[in-house]
Order: sequence, then C-alpha cells, then structure tokens
Amino acid sequence: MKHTSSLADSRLRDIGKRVTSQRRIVMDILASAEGHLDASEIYERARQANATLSLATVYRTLKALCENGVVRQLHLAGERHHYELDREDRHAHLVCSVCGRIWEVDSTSLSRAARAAGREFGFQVTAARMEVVGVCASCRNELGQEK
Amino acid sequence: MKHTSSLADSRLRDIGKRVTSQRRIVMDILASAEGHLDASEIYERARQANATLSLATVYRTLKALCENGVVRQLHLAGERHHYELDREDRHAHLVCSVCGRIWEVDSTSLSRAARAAGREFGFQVTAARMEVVGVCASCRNELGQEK
DNA sequence: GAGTTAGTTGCGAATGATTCGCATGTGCAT
DNA sequence: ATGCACATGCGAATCATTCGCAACTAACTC
Ligand SMILES: [Mn+2]
Ligand SMILES: [Mn+2]
Ligand SMILES: [Zn+2]
Ligand SMILES: [Zn+2]
Repeated sequence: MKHTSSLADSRLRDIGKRVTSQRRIVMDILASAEGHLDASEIYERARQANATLSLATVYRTLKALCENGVVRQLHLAGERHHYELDREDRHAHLVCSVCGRIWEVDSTSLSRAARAAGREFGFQVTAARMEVVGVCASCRNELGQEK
Repeated sequence: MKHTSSLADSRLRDIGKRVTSQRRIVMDILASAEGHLDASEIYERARQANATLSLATVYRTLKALCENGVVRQLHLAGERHHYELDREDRHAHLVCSVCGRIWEVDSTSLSRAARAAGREFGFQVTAARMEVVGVCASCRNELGQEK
C-alpha cells in the first residue's frame, strides 16, 4: 500500500521539491486539520506516522511550503506561529483573547478593501491578513458568572 | 527642569502604575516615534536618555502598557514584535515583504466589517488588526532592474 | 521632611521557539 | 544500477522574551 497522497506529491513537484515521506506526512496533517496548527502540534501528530521524524524537519518543511505559497504562516498572538494550507478563499481569523480558540470568517470584502488601500500607495498586494480579537460567546458567559 | 511629561504621567496614574523615569522615557519614545518600533529599537533610544535603563525594563513596561490598552503589540512578520501607542484611529499596516518598510492606511471601513463579522459569531470584538503584505513601489522598481 | 512598604529596576541566568552544522540517508535524473 | 544534490536527524547554537532576586524608590502616612 504505497500511500501515494497524490495531492501532496504534485504540490511538491510543482514547487520543485523532492517528494519525501516526511513532507507527505506534514502536508497531509495540514490538509486534514481543522486549521491553525502550530509547529509542535504538527510535530506531535507527525510522530504518530513516523516516530523518528524530527522537529527540525517540520520547521524546514513548513518554511519551504511557506516560501512557495503552499502554506501560510499566521501571527495570531503569543509567541508561537500557526500554519494553514493556503486555501483560495479569503478569510480572517477571530481570536478569542480568553480561551484562544479561533474562528474563521469570510472576508472577500475585506481583502477587496485591502487591495484598494494598497493601490493607493503603489503597493502590489500579495497577501492580506486580518485578525479580529475579542471574547467569544461562551467565554463571555463564564466571565459573567464569576462576577 | 523637571521634565514632567504630563502625558505619560497621567496615563500611568490612570492605569495605577507608578510614574518612573524609565516608563516616562519609553512612553515618550513611543509618542514621538513615527511608529512601529520593536523592543530593541526602543531600548537603544531609551539608553540615550538613561544609559543604565535595562532591556528587561523595556519589556516589562511594554507589557504593562499593552495589558492596559495604552500600547498595541503588532505581529507584522518575522520574529520580533513591534509596538505602537494605541491611537484612536483605526488603521491597517502595509508591510513591504522586500524592504520591510511599513505604511499605515486608514481602515474605518475594515474595522466596521470586522465588527460585523464578529457579531455574526457572538463575538465581542475588542481589536481588529489587518496586515497587508506586498511589494512597495520602489522595491518593485529595483527588482525590475535586476532582471 | 523622615519612615514604611509595595512596586520597580538592573543584571545575569533561564526559557522556549526556531535555526544551524554536519554526518548520514535517499529521491530522482541519467 | 550509479551518482550526487537535496533531505533528514540529532544535538548544539541563536535570539527574543521572561525570571529571580537583591538593591532602589515612588507614594502614602505621620
Ligand atoms: Mn508573531
Ligand atoms: Mn501603526
Ligand atoms: Zn473564548
Ligand atoms: Zn519595499
């Protein structure tokens, strides 16, 4: 059973990278994730598939994929970065500042506005990120009770 | 000449922090900066005013100010964080991925959209950040010549 | 104005995420 | 099948940020 995750394979070939089992594993994890994993979460899951896959390889893979537009690095909050496949749909992230959970919202209009803003500065927009921070409904409830 | 930067002083009192010369220095730097300094840039400038002010104090001051909404921490790109006074005007940041320079664009409409998106999730929006990444006009010119 | 004390600072050590160096392993073009 | 540039694993190195603790000091009290 030569697990030929053709999705990952072709993406790797497209960007001129060799197809290795490690890269396949990392990409499959990103593809099947609900989204927004950080490096060590990816690492943990990856080890279930290959117990010797190293953290350095996770980072190297993520970097290569980011540099080639396959993956997006998110700077949501805190120290560690999160990663997601660069899907085509524009979306912003809602970050709950209490529990840290993350929601995605469509943002076609936001990115349209971003592009317009960029044009005004002679800026060639390649990416528009938006992070909305707040308190989610359930955390607001709990906070209310404590008080 | 007791340099009584009343602006910084009252802000500090408002948030229940003691007024120290170190905090005044850091806040004055942020106030007079064109914007978006990282911790070590603040540190360097601070040392011109007080040669023994420590980097730890810079970080501690920034953290206290962030926690009290006086300063905003930006996650623009790369490893280090940038800081700016939490001015009232909503603005997004245009980050040139080549030279790293940063422009600010007004974003009232963006933040209105953010708030709407949040409402849809029962989210109480406390902050909306947007980062637009691209290539600035001058970098685009230089890239063109190299090729 | 001196006394008291909790909040601050400086300094160096500790952390924790991310990156490197290098010896070993392996895709893949021929 | 062979060769070699590219990848990986492992541990050490970086680098931003945080801590621990002893020495200060702002601000409150008399
Ligand atoms: Mn960040
Ligand atoms: Mn700004
Ligand atoms: Zn929450
Ligand atoms: Zn530029």
